[in-house]
Amino acid sequence: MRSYAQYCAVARALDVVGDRWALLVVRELLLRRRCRYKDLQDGLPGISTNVLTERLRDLVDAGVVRHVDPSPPIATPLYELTSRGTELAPVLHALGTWGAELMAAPQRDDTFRGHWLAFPISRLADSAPNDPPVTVQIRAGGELIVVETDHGAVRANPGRATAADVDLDGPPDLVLAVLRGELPLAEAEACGVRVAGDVKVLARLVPATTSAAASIPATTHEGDNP
Amino acid sequence: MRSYAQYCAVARALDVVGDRWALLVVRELLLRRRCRYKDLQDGLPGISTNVLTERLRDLVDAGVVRHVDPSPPIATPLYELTSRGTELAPVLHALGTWGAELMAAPQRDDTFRGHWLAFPISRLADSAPNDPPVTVQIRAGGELIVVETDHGAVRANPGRATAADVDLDGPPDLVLAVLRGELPLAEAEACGVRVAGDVKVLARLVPATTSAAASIPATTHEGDNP
DNA sequence: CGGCATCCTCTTTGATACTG
DNA sequence: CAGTATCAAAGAGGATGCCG
Repeated sequence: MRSYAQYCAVARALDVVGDRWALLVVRELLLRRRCRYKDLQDGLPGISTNVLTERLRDLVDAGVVRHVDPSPPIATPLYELTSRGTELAPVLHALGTWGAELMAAPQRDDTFRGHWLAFPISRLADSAPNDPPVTVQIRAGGELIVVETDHGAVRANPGRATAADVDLDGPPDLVLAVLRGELPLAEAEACGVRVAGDVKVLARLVPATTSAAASIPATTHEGDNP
Repeated sequence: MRSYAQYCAVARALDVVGDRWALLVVRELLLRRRCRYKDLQDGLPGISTNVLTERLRDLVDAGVVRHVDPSPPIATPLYELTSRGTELAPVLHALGTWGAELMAAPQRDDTFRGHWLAFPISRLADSAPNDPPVTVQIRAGGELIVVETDHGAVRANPGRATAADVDLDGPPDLVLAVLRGELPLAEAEACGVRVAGDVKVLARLVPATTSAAASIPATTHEGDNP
């Protein structure tokens, strides 16, 4: 991408990750950790091979992604984030939080992968941080996600829970609505969500207070917008 | 921009603000609040009129920006963020924090505007939140910025301070380096930074601990990357 | 399978001229 | 000053083919 050529931190960041698909490549590597080229293609439906190749090259050049060459025992090369790359997590989180509002319903011909739920889910919070932790096993889009509370925050990761309090299985938008407390369980079950286990713990997950922020638009001073 | 057509919060967000220039338009409106078309052009050197027009239209359609039409007394139409738009502040902050690492030195033919410093600066923290607040007046790029501590955090806004503890005036990269504590004052002054006032308070501004985050790459579970 | 190259088409940009 | 119109150049998307 053409550089913005601005001495500005935001513009500099966008010079690196502002290209189409770039942040979604980072999303995949953040969620799935270490991926083969093919895994990335699967997690980025719609990307074409030449674009994926070019993005990977650019991100490697920028120090965001590392190409792990297949040393003898291993057959296929892998991609993973560098530490600089994992530092993009707050960016993805902020975007996911903002975008969660737009997840009301899947559009026709939207693609879906289960692990994508991790971003909108991790914006929830445990209402009672001092209670014993909650573990929810989700099955959606043919993938498994574990949702766990962690001192008030909620983490979501692809994987299988060893001992989940409750299992949810169903269409992603409904599962999401249940977790957000926007859809009563009875209704969800009527719509095709399978629920098993201790459903009471779900009530402890609540939408995080959008501490929103805007620390920038603060007090005004003389001279604002002169 | 073509939609990613993914049922994913991050992709949905990027469908709205992933276009080239879009987040920089938001940056301007976040920092300057209410802008005329011309103000935006000035704050976005390199953007062309048709692209600016199209971005504004798209952002208005998406509910991020509001077009304030000139009611009789006022002559020129203005643009401002909606509340949904100001909710993008955490995204810009995260990007600014990440991009701050790339601000070592301005490249030749980088453009610069003083108010852009607000993002890398607000990533600092006051080392002693309980001390009386620090106010720094900065002059860079022909603009004035006020830096103030606020219960440990640091805010930076365009404008003139009524009573600053210390004044800094000089090239942006040097001013930034001084604030970050990376450049001793004596050296900075030798390089053309003018400093006036109570320089001791500068020592209380320190780089915020990159709580970094990555709440996503958490514990691994069976089934990770099967 | 991993990965790059090529050809083609369509969309998005950038630059600039132009109008109310 | 705000914004549209026009056009050339770049980039994205899709298909396909190649090579280790």
